[in-house]
Amino acid sequence: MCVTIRDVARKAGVSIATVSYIINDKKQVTPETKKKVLDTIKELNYLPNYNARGLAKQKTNLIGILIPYWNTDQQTGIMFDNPFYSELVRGIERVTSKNNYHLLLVGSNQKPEIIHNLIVQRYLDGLIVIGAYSELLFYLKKTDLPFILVDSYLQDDTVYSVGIDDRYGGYIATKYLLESGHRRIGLLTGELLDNGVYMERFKGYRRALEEKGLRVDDKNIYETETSFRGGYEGVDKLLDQNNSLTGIFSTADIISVGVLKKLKEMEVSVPDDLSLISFDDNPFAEFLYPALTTINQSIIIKGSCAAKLLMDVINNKEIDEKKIKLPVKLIKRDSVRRI
Amino acid sequence: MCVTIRDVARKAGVSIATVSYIINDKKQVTPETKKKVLDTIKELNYLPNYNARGLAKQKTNLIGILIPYWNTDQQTGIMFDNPFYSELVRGIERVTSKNNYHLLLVGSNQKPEIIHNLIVQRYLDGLIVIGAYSELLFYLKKTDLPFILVDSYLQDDTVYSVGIDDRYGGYIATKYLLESGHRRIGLLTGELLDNGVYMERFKGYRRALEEKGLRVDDKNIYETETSFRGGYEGVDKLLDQNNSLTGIFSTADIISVGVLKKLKEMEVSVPDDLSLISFDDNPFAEFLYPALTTINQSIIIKGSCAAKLLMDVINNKEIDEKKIKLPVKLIKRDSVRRI
DNA sequence: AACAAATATTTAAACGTTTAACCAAAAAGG
DNA sequence: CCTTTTTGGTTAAACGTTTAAATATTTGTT
Repeated sequence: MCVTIRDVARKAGVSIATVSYIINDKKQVTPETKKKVLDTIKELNYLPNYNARGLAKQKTNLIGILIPYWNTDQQTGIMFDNPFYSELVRGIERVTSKNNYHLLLVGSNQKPEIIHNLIVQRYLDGLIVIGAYSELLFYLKKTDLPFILVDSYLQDDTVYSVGIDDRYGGYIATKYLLESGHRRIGLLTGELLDNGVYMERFKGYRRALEEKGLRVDDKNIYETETSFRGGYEGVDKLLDQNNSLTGIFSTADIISVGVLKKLKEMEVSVPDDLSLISFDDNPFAEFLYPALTTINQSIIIKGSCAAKLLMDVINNKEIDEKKIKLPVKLIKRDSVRRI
Repeated sequence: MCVTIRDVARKAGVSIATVSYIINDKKQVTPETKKKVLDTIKELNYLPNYNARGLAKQKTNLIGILIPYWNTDQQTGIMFDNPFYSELVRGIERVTSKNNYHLLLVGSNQKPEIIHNLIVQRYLDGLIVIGAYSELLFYLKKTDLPFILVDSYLQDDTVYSVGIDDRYGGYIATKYLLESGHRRIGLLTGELLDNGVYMERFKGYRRALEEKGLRVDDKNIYETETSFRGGYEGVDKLLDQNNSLTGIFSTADIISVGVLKKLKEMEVSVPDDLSLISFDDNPFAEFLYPALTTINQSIIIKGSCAAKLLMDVINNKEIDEKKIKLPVKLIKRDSVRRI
């Protein structure tokens, strides 16, 4: 049905091995045969079949992306941190497509068993894992498959990973609030898991406070769902715990959206009555009212870094840094007031 | 390296053909051999290799998703209608994974040539195309590959597609504004392409007006980029064209975010000074302030419908409707005022 | 000119499946 | 009890590549 290497060989009057060597640039051939073959390839519009190639080479040029779907709202099926993942994928795609790799998409909340099946059945060349959980990591490490962890703080130095400096981000966010004169600073955060980004951001918050000689107070902290709703409902609870707060560090822009909405309903003005600093600098952060003062991270760069790293690992390149930490910076907009 | 069908056959004491027939459920075998083979499969943890299978069967259980990246901001690389696509993919994944298909992700703004390569090199079983352009459609039709168009109004009845009733959505949105007493209704819309959803929404807008005996006035319409910024800058321009508007129909929630922000800066209150109705009912629509009155579409269902349809086409099932139009409904929230 | 060395090309096996065609044994028909 | 049919299983070719090993051709050396 499709044109095969055999067709090319026949038409060019050479053996299929020659054609193969030429397209893989593996052995010397006389310039004339090379030209002849290349011409017929073009003429017949020949494209090597990846299935066959994968079989023969044990290399498929296929890499898997594991994306967590667990943040999906169970009732509505709506994903929360949505924009985040798409951008990440986009960043990944940008470099993989340049290197002739294709992307296979899978939900990473699947059991390791499912992931395992995928890997062996499809002969993946590598994996980019977003939001790994320890059981999955445990499995992957037994494998000899190259993989990159994105945004994971699973304690394992033997493993490649890329992320941002969440702790420093939390630190400068809180510090900015402190420098603006705030002392009673609340933390509205996503789930504080041991290996999660929110824990790191919290640690930054804590450090900033402690540097100022302030103590972290439990009643200034509320843990909520990383979602619009989580922010909407959470800020209420947080304020219940301590209504003398003058500033809030919300550890995700997504949360901040809900916060802003609730505060408007409560007629507390941001930043006049209450300052809000956020994290992520999602595309919409600038377009909220007030525009969010927030910690910027480039998700797309995170994606492309991860992909680049994976390509290097696959190609056995020398890697100088197993763990890449991308920088983070404070974006001052309108949601924080000096007092 | 991996365990193959040969290993299973040897251990079970049968030929590889028998094993193959059993796992494909293709021929009668005695219950005992079946059990014996199935047991060894489990014991050895055998999983058939999709590359080899794809080669032999000319069927890969791989389907491609073409996602448009053209809405990406050229400077920042940030995607606009982001949340939208992720949800769509999620909906697709939900059904394909159940049917043992895997998803290959590609940018659909690629030239048909790239898509072509992908199809023949990977032997895809089918394609879900989001935001097709006519050149691509032209190419795909020459192919005998099953494909489903999502959100496309390319005029072609021979082709499978799923979308929502954009025109009706535009109609009820506008009608609601009319029923609320508005007469000077602006349209702030994404690019009005012949085959695009925004054109359809516009047609709904027009019909509603005409039913009321009102004429569409060019100075009430402004075409802008489908993005936060597009809304932010667009609403200004629209109001410049006609500052006596009492209501605006913004054809995408994404646009509305920017609109809301700009209006707040201009100190025009929504809905007191100006009513706003929107389209999409993105997850955040409810959490803006004011909460958006908008036209709801279930993107995740759109995705799963497309996938289901594709599965049916691939399996040569009888299809009664080539074009699926999902319903749309008005969600009344706080951004429209009766006058 | 003869031989060795280097270079260019081909042959054939392998990758892990599926499946048409074939065969043996058991069941059914007369 | 012999022949036909059915059932259960095997053999071997095919899918489209790669690649080690073998072979043929050219180039270089003496």
